[in-house]
Amino acid sequence: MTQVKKNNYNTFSNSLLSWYDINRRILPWRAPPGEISNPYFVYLSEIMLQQTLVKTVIPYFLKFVRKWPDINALAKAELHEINSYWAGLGYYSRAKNLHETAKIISNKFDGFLPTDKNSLMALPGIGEYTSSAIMAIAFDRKSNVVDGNVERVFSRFYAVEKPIKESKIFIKNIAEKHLPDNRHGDYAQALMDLGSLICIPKSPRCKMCPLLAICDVGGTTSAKQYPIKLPKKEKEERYGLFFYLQNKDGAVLFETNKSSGLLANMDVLPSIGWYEESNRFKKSPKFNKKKPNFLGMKWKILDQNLNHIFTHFKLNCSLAIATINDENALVNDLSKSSYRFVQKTNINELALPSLIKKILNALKNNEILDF
DNA sequence: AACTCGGGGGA
DNA sequence: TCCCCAGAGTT
Repeated sequence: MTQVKKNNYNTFSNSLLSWYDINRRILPWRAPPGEISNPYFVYLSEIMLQQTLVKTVIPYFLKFVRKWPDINALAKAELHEINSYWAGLGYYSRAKNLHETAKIISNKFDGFLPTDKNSLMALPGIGEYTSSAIMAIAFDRKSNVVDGNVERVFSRFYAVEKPIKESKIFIKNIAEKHLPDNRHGDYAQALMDLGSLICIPKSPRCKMCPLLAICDVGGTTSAKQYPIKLPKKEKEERYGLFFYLQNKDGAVLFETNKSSGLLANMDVLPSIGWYEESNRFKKSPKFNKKKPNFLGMKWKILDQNLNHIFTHFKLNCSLAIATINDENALVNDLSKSSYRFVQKTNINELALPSLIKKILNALKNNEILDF
């Protein structure tokens, strides 16, 4: 990589801020030019934006602030209701940590976010990046805000020849040197807007970039190859069998996941564990695809399968359906778990991850079931 | 240091 | 189809 450019730090930040003044995105949590940020909006948005696109977050953010206009309101909510609003956004530990932190801020800090980085870092769900972002955006404090966008921008600006994993420290030190001495919040957001609008992952729009003249790779065909990519791991496949049981009133059996692991605290259809093809019969006696052993019911196995992609594996879902007339026969099974029948009109109040929504929707479209 | 934890936008 | 997104917590 090239030597750090000397005396270009002011050129960098001035060019970036001038560009931002004209091209800044209008976002529901972002204060208009010259106005003070709402720290609750900044905090809530930063949690939602962790590994999540702005476009995806906007409707969730609007739903949340309409339902819980301030942090004290959020602190008083039930976790399950927060999860039902969060459903579909993913990384559900964020919702739990959001609630925990809201309660701490409401009860111990009189409803005000701490204004120092270390106190913010001590709160559940707030780490290195998010604490820095809140310091800069909510409190306009000088703060090195480095996310995936910023890493991409600097990896191109300095033609960093190593993958992010190996160059993280270098890039963070570089970013630190570029920080201006004023407009800290605007600068942090300008860098991210640049990464989102101009210095985008696949086909960077170098011709429109305010930093084109001083960027190491700006305008070249090699710009898009930065940051250097690592070879990807192959995604494994797992198999699951989900049970859709209606009682005589048409209510559907759901359970609530335990508070750790995948889809923690979310409402799901009962299923066996999810196993690799070769292990599913050995590991779960329930998983006999022709005659699954679950709640002692006779199940109809649907021909239609359905795939769902998680970060680390692909889940192949089979579906089993049944109707029960006398659910009292299940009382012993149901009392030992979080199983419960839910009326169809109340299903929309559940905290359903996208996987389960997808399954319910497929069943509905199958028109086998009386929705 | 490596792994876990969702879901979807966009090309 | 594949990449990657305003990352944090756990092991």
